[in-house]
Amino acid sequence: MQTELTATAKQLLSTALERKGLKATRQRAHIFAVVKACRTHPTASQVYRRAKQEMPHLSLATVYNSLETLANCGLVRSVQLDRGPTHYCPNLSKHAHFHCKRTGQLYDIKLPEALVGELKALLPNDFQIDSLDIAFHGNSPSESAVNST
Amino acid sequence: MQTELTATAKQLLSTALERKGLKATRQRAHIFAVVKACRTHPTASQVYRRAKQEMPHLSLATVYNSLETLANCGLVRSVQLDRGPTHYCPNLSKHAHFHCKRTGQLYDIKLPEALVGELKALLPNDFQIDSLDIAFHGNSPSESAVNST
DNA sequence: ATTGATTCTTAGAATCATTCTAATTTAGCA
DNA sequence: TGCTAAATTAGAATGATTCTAAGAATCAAT
Repeated sequence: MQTELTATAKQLLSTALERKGLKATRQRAHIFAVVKACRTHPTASQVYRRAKQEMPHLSLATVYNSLETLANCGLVRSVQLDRGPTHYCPNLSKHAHFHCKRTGQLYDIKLPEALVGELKALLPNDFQIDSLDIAFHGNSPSESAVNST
Repeated sequence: MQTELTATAKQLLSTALERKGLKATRQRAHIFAVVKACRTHPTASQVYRRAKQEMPHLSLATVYNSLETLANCGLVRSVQLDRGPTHYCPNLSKHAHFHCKRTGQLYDIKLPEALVGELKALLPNDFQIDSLDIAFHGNSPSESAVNST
């Protein structure tokens, strides 16, 4: 299965990279496409395995570099669960994560702007905030419970 | 400087450990004392360096084991900043963290119960929540500031 | 106290994610 | 075409953590 970026995604990628004086290389575009195609919050190794199928000479270092670059440009988000590899997330809207201890699965939880505001208001106002990470840990309902809805 | 636990802290430690069938060993007590005496959210290595001064045979593995044990018993909290070593926090009250990118310093940010409630309400109600981690990233004002609890 | 069972601690080796290094390769431009 | 800077590559190095196997401490019952 070919992993392709839509025209708008390509546009987004170039603009975001060029804004920082960086180039939209083949590798970066492909890695971006792979992350966007995943709904599973893949780690760098998972992206590597997947991306390598269509780009056999791709190196793991490039995947690390590119993911960091994409994250710095706001094109993907990096998610750190306590210990263990960093996961990457193509969802750019404000959201929290729920981490299921049992399955390891990560869920995106939509985060209302108002609530983000309330949280930011907790800080002294001379603190400059760049980003906010919110992660719940617990257990999501078992399959049967989910399917019975 | 001797690192000592107060009688109540000792009590807390024993009770919390025994509840899980674990023992309040010398090492665990000492490591607990060291973390409690630090306001700097120390990493395992930092705890090790400090604890070793009064307990020269202490091993790094024991520090890792004990910190994990203490965290599992709810006696300390582990804090994961994106990449890098885990930090440990003796503050047991509900709080978020602010991580200053410039200095690396971690601030505790008191978290009102109501706000925690609002956040938990974002999840489907069949999700069982064990813990909630909130971390701000940004820059704190240049002059040194003090933790708010 | 001695025995045995269990839990803890220890030092060092092993692991795993990530970063670094130095050598190409590539792309854009004079 | 040739120059320069940026990007990629493979593999080595790093650093935090976990594992392993052996030795010590603890504790209950003799």
